[in-house]
Amino acid sequence: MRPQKRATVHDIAAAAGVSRGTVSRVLNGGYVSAEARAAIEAAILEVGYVPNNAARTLKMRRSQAVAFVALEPHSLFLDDPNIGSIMLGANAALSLADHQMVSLVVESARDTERVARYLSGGFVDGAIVVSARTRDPIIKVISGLGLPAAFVGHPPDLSDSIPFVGIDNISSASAITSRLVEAGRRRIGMIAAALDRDSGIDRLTGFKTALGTSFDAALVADVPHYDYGSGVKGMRLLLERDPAIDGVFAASDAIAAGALEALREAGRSVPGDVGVVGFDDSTWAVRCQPQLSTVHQPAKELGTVAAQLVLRQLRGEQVEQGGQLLPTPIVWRDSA
Amino acid sequence: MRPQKRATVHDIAAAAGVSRGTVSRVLNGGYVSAEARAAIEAAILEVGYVPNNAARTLKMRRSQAVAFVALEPHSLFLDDPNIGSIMLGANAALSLADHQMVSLVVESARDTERVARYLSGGFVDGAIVVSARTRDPIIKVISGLGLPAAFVGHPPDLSDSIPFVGIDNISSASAITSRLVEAGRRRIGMIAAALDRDSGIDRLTGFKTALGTSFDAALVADVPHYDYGSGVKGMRLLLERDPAIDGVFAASDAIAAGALEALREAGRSVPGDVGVVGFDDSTWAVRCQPQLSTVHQPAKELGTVAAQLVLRQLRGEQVEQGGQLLPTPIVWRDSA
DNA sequence: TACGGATGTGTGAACGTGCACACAGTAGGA
DNA sequence: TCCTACTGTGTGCACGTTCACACATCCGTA
Repeated sequence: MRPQKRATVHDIAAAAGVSRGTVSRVLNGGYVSAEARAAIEAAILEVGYVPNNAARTLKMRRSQAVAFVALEPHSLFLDDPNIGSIMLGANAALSLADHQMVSLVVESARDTERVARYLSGGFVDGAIVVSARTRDPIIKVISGLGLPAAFVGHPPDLSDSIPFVGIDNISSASAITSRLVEAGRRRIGMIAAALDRDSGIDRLTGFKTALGTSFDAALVADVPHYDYGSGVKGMRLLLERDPAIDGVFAASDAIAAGALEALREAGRSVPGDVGVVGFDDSTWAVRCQPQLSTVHQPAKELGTVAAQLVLRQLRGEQVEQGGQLLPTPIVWRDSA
Repeated sequence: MRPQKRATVHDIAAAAGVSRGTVSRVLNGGYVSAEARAAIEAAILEVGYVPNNAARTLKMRRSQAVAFVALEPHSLFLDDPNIGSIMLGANAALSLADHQMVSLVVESARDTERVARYLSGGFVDGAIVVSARTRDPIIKVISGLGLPAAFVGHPPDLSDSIPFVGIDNISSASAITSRLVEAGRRRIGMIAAALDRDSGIDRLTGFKTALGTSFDAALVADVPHYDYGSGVKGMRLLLERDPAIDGVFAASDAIAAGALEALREAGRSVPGDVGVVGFDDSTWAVRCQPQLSTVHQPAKELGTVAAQLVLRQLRGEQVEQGGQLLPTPIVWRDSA
């Protein structure tokens, strides 16, 4: 369907009896007489004129839009409420700066290519990238393009020139594992997930660090995703490997919730027989029975800061190299 | 930051020793000799040329992009996993047709205005609108613009000319309420939510319909959102109003989960003392204890169908008036 | 030989915008 | 009176692309 003919500055100019230039000045600022302005504004209102973004973008080389790229979000959208908070945080910050956030979802190879084209093609001035995986092709596209960008979390092979905001997964994981130790747990296992993402690797590293020499690789269950189902499977595996297990660090709250289910199945009490801790402090944490002790992840702030990193680059400010890590307080509830 | 100078068709043409027209033909099809094609493709690869979308859109009056507008998604993103599934379904369908889905989030009045400008400005060829409320200004913008669109769910004041896809909330709600009656429940209440959305109103209507003369307005708790916290509060209210209540229809699974919590608090067993049913068949349903009996909502398909409705309009096909309703099987589990 | 079709290439115009520039009028000060 | 500064307006050009058109070549056939 060809869109019907829409009004342009020419039409407005003709209707108001002035030239294109004057209309442009009303829209973008400049010297305009009161009568001319009134006539033009009336004409704009009458025909419902809206400037053509494509033309404006072409001329200005600025679209006032920033992409929010969610990579492989399948499990994220369905199980991890964090991405929603990150998105809303980013949107709020961009909105304040009068930029439009446009979210792009990358689920398939087909998506990757199309989104790369979209990012390259000048429809957006910058990009916020969430949950990139190691060697993700999108990373190459962005750095090759020199598109102002910010990552939420950092894949290990991220170029130094792209700023990121994240949390210190290693020390957060280490801290909550230590709390388990201090609480008197002796046989502590971990349900590790998403080991192809920085967050997954780092949480495992933190776990190892905290346990030191008492770390036992047999007590790590490696599951693909941060979701409930993975938690159930991971916990069953751990119980099988060592029935005497009395503490579990789950790589996410959703996993912890799944672990609780598997423990209930096996007739273990929480926190009596087994102490369970999670990660994220998502809505899962408070809806579990018992409520989860977990690491609070400042999801909304992550989005806000990432947006600001992009906005500052757009303003031409120099952004410091490397990343920014936000604090992650431990929230101690009932599950351990 | 001014983006650095990017390669254009002119540069490619010069590098390959041909004219702009020939480059365009390589990109868009047409008669090109093998040598010319090879030279141009080599040049494109070498400088990493990517066509400028803004220019293409301006000339073609087509952006190959479709907006996915999520209205007031705060609670949706955080508590209701449906929106994620709808999004992924829509993205898959659009991706197949080589269209880019761009999600726009509307949370504030500021957002409304900016998104309206974005939709009007030619950056997208069409729009999918999710969870519009009555008299939402976005509706007026879209119908005023004649932008090809499809709604997921239909606000009562939606113009007839805009197609929608949804579920029959009335008969679904009625059906599951009837199941409660058939199961022998006598004092049945409802936790009704979001009565400013079509879905909220219709679910309440269905509930009333099923109960007929035995409907008691005192047994309806009216809460603002489809979320867990509202469920807890709503259930407490119902227990207070009638301690003898033995059945509850919750307007969403999240609400039902909250209701279970409030019932546990009050020392009632489910389904022994009180039967609880939800709506959505979201991830909440299976993670509750006991698992929820609920109405399955085909979220992914809603997204797919909405995308197809937009795509068909873009192809110039006539789309039938009115809406399309997808089936909603009842999933009977343990909570009632 | 002359013609028509298929193949291949270059050129000009247009999409709708913003900005630089030119120009006109007015007012104030030297 | 002339110069300058300020206000207000119109015109031409460029952004990078696609498309219609003109033109050129080659081949088979009437």
